[in-house]
Amino acid sequence: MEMNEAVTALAALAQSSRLAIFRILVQAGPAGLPAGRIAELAGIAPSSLSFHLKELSHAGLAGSRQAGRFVIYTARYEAMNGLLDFLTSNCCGGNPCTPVSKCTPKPTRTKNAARKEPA
Amino acid sequence: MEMNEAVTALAALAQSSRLAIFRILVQAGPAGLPAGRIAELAGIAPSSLSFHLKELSHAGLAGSRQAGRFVIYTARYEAMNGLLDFLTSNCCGGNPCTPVSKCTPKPTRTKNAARKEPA
DNA sequence: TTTAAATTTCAATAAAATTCGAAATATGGA
DNA sequence: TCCATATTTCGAATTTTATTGAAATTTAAA
Repeated sequence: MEMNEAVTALAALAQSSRLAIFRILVQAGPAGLPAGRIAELAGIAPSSLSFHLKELSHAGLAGSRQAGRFVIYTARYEAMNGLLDFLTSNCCGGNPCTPVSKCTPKPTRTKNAARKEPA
Repeated sequence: MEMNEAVTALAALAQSSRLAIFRILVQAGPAGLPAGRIAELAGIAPSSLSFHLKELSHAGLAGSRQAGRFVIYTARYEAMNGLLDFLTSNCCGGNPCTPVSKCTPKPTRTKNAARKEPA
């Protein structure tokens, strides 16, 4: 990851609504959540949510897939790991710092897993 | 670390001048660098640097100490580690994700180590 | 005490981001 | 087809942020 990517990713997370959204997605795991549910959990208007999700997606931190009428959003763990690596890379001018390890969820089978989301 | 602290820290890093400054400090290690040198390396005006360093300090990501006429700034690794932990905490809804390990520099003896900084 | 160097504060300006209602767009079901 | 639901786009008001020159402040050396 390079500087500009990192700034974009950090800027995407540096806002309370968006950080809340991202944390919700991270905790939701690979299965993700439909937009409406996220808006509900985060307590923001749908149009605001859409704005923020676009920001997160553009930064590579969130992905989406269509499932019926719903759009399911998920955290992109690789991007998060890339950011963590960037922040700690070449730490301390070459001193022996423990490298950051990755967050690698087991991909719980998501095939057709969201045909009909709960209310 | 809680939500608001994390937002503050992320916001401090989510700006190219400041991220550059922070990376410079991280790579400089516990010995740190005088403000003037940082401005030089980052290529920004002293008054801009001061503004950004204040932002980083306020977020807990940088510390400073006086050394003669110089003010030496250092990265605060604990704060960075706290942020990394926050971002990955409770990842994947309790799935077995590897926890993030810390960046812990060996404190190279800094006693009186910066009485006179180089030009 | 004067002088010089390093850093910070101040003021003003310019640029960008956040919010949400209303309207537009998609998607599936009756 | 027609309707209801889910999400996105657009527009406008408000707030926040970044930038730098000039002036003020701090510290040490002459």
